[in-house]
Amino acid sequence: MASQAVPGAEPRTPLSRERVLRAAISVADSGGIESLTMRRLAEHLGAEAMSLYYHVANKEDVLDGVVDVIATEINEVVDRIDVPAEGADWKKAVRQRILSAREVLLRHAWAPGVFETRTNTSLAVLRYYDALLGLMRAGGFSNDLAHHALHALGSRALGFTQELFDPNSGAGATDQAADLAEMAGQFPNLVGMLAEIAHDDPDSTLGWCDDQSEFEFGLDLILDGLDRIRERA
Amino acid sequence: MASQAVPGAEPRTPLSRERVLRAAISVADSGGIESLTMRRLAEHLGAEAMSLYYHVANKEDVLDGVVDVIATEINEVVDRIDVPAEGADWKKAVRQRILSAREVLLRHAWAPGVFETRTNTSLAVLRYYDALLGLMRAGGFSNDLAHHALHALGSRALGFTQELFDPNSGAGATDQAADLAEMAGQFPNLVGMLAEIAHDDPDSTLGWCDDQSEFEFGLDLILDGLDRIRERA
DNA sequence: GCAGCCGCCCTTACGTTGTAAGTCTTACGA
DNA sequence: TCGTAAGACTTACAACGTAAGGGCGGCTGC
Repeated sequence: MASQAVPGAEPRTPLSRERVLRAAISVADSGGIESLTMRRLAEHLGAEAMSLYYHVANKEDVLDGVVDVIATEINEVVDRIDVPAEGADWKKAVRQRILSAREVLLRHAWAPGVFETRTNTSLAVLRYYDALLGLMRAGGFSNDLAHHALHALGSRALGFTQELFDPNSGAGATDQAADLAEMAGQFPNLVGMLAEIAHDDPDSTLGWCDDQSEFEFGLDLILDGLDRIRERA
Repeated sequence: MASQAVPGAEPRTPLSRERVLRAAISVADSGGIESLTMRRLAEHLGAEAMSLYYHVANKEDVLDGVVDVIATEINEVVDRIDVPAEGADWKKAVRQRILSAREVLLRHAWAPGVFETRTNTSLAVLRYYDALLGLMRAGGFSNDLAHHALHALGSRALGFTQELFDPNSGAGATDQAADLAEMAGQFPNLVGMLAEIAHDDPDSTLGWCDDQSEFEFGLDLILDGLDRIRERA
């Protein structure tokens, strides 16, 4: 009989790189990226910290792997949605791809920050870019313009933007009005703008912005600009 | 006589929040952001780590302060360059401001990463945004469009972009050609593009991109797009 | 059947980090 | 002259990543 275990002991599925990376994503999903430590990761797997090092080189390798797994998930999603007909609208296809990638990333709020810190580019990310490039080439982009396009999109190509400026943070909603009045002298344009935005959209709390529609606005701005350049060429 | 020191002992300029923050920037400039530890920072100041805590709350506070100092430096630079005449070209003014901010950030290569991790927005950054908004409003932007514009620009408004994709990294230049050939099957569009880019610009090593011109390309793409929307309104 | 080996996991331990808690020192006002 | 308090230092600790080595179980060669 194969592998008779001690009675009462759990079978204990063995560790593997795959399991470690999936557990890492799970830990980060539930506790944020700063809660992802080697010890906690091991605990999550019912193992000891040092046991992980048989399957991953170090913590950097874990983060690299996590990015690769998420990028693979993105590829699976975008591969499923569209095989655009030859000569179809490149803009529509690219837009849909990017918004689908964004949906995946929205499920892992901590992921953008990790993507940004990686210096080794994941193969899955390269595959994603390659497909995006293919859509643009098929849509009539020169290699040169497609290259510019990737840089212009930056992280937006993968579905996220770095917000430097989160009006939600800082003071809680309670005394935000008082803060606004206090800052009106220092930042007249900012305060005036926020007041009007809030007035136009009463559902929103002060300074609140719809991330999704802002993302789409910026994305369309860039895609439209690229399209105009493409037509002129 | 005031403050007679022990003979042979240095006068030792006292610590202050200002000095701590400036030293932090200096340490990060020379050794990268990961070399910025409280102990090293103290050593740089000729003091002990715990002495810093009299002047800053904790390390997060140091990073917040560093961002504020750099944003202040940016404000000083951009305030100096231009007070555009009423009705002048908003695009030119905004572009010049942003490129000047970029020059400051290029002197602190580690700074973008720190900016991105801050959740408390620095007052100096707010001041920068307020001035940028003022230029746009004077150029005929509605509050709504100016708001979209800030989001669309994102970190570009401060002069940097997050590159997710650095062709320089990975393999060294020596065996990069071999890697390319190997990857050609997997990433045909990417490899084809890089080959052509490299061919057109023989000075560049394979996969090398001119960050500055790519930044300006993306910036102009967004500014032109915004201008077109403004004209239609 | 058994000896050796090796893949896999664990134990122990170390250096580095941020920082809590308490102590010494020095300048100054009463 | 003597508190007193600001400002620097000393000591100490928990949490982190991870180096080094120990042990165990199943496979392979004889």
